[in-house]
Amino acid sequence: MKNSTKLSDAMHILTYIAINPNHDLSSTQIAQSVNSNPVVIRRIMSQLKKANLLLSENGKATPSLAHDSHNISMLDVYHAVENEPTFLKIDDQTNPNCPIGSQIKTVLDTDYTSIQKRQNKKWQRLPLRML
Amino acid sequence: MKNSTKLSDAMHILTYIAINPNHDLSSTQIAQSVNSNPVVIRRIMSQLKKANLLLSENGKATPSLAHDSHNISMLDVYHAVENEPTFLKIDDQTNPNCPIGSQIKTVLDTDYTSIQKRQNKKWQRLPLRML
DNA sequence: ATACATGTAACTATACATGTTACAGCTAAA
DNA sequence: TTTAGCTGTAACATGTATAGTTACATGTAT
Repeated sequence: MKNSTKLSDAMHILTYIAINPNHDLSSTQIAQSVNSNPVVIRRIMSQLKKANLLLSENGKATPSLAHDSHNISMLDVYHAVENEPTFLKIDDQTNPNCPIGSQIKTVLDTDYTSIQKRQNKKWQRLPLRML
Repeated sequence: MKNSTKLSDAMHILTYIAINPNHDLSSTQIAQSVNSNPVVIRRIMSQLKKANLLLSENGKATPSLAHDSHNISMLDVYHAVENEPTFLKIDDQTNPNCPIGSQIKTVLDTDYTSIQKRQNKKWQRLPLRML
């Protein structure tokens, strides 16, 4: 898989909406700021909507944050736009007949979870201090 | 975000070598444990060697850890096998003529770096407690 | 009605991980 | 020194996810 800019772009979109509540908030306009495509923007916005981070209505270019910006963390946004539950993917195709192949998954899963759990506390809020 | 099992497999390889110093350590043998291909194993081992985490010699199936296992962290391994300096990739194609498009990179980079810096302290050592 | 918006399906291009074949070159043992 | 088996690496195939794009059904508002 590729390195995705979805999180980066999603943060961009939310920040744009938070900062410009009275400007043109059409996907076309936001796409110009992100330097991307309106459909790409709407696709990301759709994911943010499903995660209850964003409110929007069909036909109306008036999206808004579903919560106060201080109550939206980057981790929330990450989970909204990335499918993987963690950053780190375990190879689950290892050989079950090998002592190491059979145990490495469990061991690494413990490590990954541990890392992830501590990590989750550290995520920043929306970068609205650029205001 | 990347969807690679390289880190997982690299940890597997290093653990295999650390645990089985007297067994058959050919790439073919390790590949059976990982349930992969000898070339894939050698490819990862080549990266570990370049990062000075692994010692190996052409023609000899006797790889060994370059350091005591307690001095090899999963973060070391991550950096050895993944090119990206961080987990999180910033969209650097945003519109420089838009106030937000031009600033979002700097702001997110600050956040990402902050997250990453705290994160780096938390990585586990090689999972040799499976012994 | 008309213009413009969202929501979403479908297709394409691209990038990267992984699998595989092939082979040059090294090692060790007969 | 011949031989078997190994490493190191290039080259190519394949699978999959991102991102860009076109198209269109549907909603909004004047």
